Amino acid sequence: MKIATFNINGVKARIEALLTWLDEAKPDVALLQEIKSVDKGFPRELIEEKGYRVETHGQKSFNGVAILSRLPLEDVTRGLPGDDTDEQARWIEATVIGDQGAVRVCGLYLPNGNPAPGPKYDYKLAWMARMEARVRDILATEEPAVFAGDYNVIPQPEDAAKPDAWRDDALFLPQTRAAFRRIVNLGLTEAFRARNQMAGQYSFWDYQANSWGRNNGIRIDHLLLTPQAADLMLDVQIDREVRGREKPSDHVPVWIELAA
DNA sequence: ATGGCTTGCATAGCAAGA
Repeated sequence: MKIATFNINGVKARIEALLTWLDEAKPDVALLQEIKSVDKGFPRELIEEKGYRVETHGQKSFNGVAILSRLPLEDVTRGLPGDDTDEQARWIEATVIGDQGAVRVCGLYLPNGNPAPGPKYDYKLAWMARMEARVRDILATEEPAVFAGDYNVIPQPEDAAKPDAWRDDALFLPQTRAAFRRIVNLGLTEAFRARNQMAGQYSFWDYQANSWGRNNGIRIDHLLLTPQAADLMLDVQIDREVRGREKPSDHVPVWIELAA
């Protein structure tokens, strides 16, 4: 079972790039972030024509997450528990029925949090605390589960081309990285770092200042696995070349292959 | 660079992103 995460930065602006990537990467499951669309406006027919089921949790203009799956889905839920007043669409879950077993997938778009300090940063940290509680509950089920998405967290200096430039940024502040570590340390495996220790492996390059041409990137799109999912991991890769294409997102897909 | 692109939207300059 190939599971990918991809912040597409607007599904309508990115539909051609998305369809091209689906054709060649052929993920069984694609967790999308920043669809920037309400559920009704999502171009689901074009994706269903390729054999994918489509589950969206959209919102007007901003945020929005979705699950595309060639495998059956069960128990789809929308929204991160813990705050009934939160109207931002940043979390969606489903159980994927694979040939060799079921996997719970959680697609997430963690708040950016800038400027920090400030209310947006407070929201980011509160959101991460809510995610920690949700991860705890899912870990208790002892089932294979994957938490994948745009975390807006640079875990370590080697995950940025210019770490000094991010020192005061909400993506790299010590409090942000500590909150990320608290989640991982509940017992999750960060898929990419479990298999690859190299620096200079990025998943985002800013549109500005020729960041892509100068490889001035950061690694902020992650897949975290429960122990039962980590035991099934066969491969993990970043589809870096997608960033160099026509009308690209500023993020690229990251994916894992599971024996499930 | 208090923002060099890019997106979406009350379609004209903003807000938001990272």
